[in-house]
Amino acid sequence: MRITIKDIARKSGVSSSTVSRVLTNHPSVDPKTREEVQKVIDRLGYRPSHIARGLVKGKIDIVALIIGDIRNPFYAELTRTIKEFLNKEGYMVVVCDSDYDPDKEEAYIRTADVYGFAGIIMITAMETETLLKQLKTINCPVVLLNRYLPSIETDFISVDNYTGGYLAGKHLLDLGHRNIAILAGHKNSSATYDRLNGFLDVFKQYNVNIDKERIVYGNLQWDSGYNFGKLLLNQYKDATAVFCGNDLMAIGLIEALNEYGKRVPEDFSIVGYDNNNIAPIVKLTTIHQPHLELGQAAAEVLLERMRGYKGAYKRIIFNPKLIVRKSTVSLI
Amino acid sequence: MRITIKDIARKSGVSSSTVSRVLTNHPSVDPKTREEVQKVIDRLGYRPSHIARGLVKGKIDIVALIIGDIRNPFYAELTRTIKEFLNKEGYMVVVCDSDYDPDKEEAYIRTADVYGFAGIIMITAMETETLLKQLKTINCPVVLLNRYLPSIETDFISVDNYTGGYLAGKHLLDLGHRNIAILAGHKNSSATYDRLNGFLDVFKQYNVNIDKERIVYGNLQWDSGYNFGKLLLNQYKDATAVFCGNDLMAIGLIEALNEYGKRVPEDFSIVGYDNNNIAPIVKLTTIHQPHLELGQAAAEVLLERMRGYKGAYKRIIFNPKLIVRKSTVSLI
DNA sequence: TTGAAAGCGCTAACAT
DNA sequence: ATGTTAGCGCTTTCAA
Repeated sequence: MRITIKDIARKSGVSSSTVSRVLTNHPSVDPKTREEVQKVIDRLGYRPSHIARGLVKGKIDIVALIIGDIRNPFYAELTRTIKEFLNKEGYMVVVCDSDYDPDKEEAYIRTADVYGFAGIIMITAMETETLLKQLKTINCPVVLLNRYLPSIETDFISVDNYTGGYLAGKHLLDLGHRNIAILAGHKNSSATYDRLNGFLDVFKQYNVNIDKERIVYGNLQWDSGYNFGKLLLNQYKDATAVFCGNDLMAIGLIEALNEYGKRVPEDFSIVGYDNNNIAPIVKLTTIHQPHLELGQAAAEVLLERMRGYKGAYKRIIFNPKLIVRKSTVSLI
Repeated sequence: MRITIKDIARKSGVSSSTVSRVLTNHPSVDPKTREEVQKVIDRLGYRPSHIARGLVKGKIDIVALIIGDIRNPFYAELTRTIKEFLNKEGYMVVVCDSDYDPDKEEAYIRTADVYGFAGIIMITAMETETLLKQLKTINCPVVLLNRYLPSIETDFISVDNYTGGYLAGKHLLDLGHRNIAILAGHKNSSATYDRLNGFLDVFKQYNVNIDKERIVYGNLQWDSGYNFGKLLLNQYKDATAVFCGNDLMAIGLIEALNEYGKRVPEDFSIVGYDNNNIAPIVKLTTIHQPHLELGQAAAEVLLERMRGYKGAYKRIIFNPKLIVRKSTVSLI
């Protein structure tokens, strides 16, 4: 049924190798022959099989994008940017939700390999050694997003998490807040760690102490923030501000506080992280991560690698930015 | 480098066909042989190449999911559900954003075909004839989501759009609203058409006239709603309520109204459509589309087809539900 | 510049 | 129950 290279060869009176050459833009084809063959291709609407081509090359033009959860608007934006770029370059992208679970992530990497995907972009949930070991067994380039791995042996694109935390902390301090609670991201994540350090460091600079008890780790989902609301009101009711590991949790927290009759920012100032597209709607003060640039850079670097670039591994770091909206207020 | 079926065959002293048989769970393999071979497979960590298998079968275990825009939370939820189901069944999914553009959509369908994907799930943006023609040329099953095509020749899963519009209209009428404006979805979309008809029909039943001029078509994006705000305040300022084609536009509209110093619901009642996950956050009254059931059903039906089911085409319709929140208020 | 032939890794008749 | 063989649709040496 399917039109194959042989059909084109027969109809245009050349061998299939010649057809293959015009298909792949090989230089040594007589212009006339090329034209003839192309005409037949167009007339029959022939399109080469990616699978057959893939078998020869050992790779298929598909990229796996491994993220936490597509329902998180930040990832949706990122996905969109990456997809748009790679589609244009002739790659399809398979989106994989790890749910921040190293096991799922590992499974997806393995899958990408057995499917013969051409590349992987991932925001890893994994700890160092396991991932590094696995990366060595993979037959395609991998670009890491926003999670740092010491002794990294792959390209790495990120937003400066330390500075992000620092900006958030400084903002709250400048507004006069001294009693703070923190709903951080996943423990053991370098992003969480770096943001926390940046945040804590400004507090040290201002000689303000933060009780370690007031640092709680969430799962980056809405309900994590929502549930933190109860804790906040029971245990840390003297707090005047909360720094959240992402916007989704911040929004969940605000919702819970509202339900308990508390107001933001009058009763609590809240700072989020990501600047996802809900943040402007709910007027959330947050740290903007340039998702557009992030995605673009990741896609570009991966593309380069897939095209055979063998140079040293890159490390590209973007700057975060504080976006002040109406969820924070001055105490002074 | 790669471990192939031949390596397994050699190491376990059988032919590669036998190995292939244990791989595919073919019944006629001696239990002992099977065990031996499996042991070697496990020991070497061998995983068959999907591409090679694909070349033989003419299909690869990947599904294309064609949606409007992954940044729309409704699609993100849907995508998530479908992906989760199909991943479990051994399929990967490629997400394609059509941007509601028939040309892009057509390109993606074509791409799915040349990549040898096993199936397609789509929320089509296309008009009837073009799509129907293209569907005939495609070598894999297609499931249509939420857009009706007359003389449909494929499986079709939807939420009853007419009833959705009806519920929205009835709600506003019951609250006493008589001066309404409508920011509908894309023109020429059956979803838009059906919702509009349901909405207009209740108004007829109540003997309330709606000026056709007050029906505007948007693009389902946030800014479409935002821009409609200006129009509303300039041209239709006597309106007391607006029915929007989706939540994203409703949220954009509310934002614009707030910026112009108007309040929702005090100055305008707004009804959205989808019940996406921002809707509860902004307290939007809306029509719930059961995305979970929708995605689940689509994935199930497609799976059945991919597994060879040849029965008559199915048509599954779910019921929408009115969710009343704080963006609508009684005039009485 | 072109064609013949081998081979990518697997499955599926067909034989035994 | 197992092995032999052909072939899926393409690319790529190697020769001519």
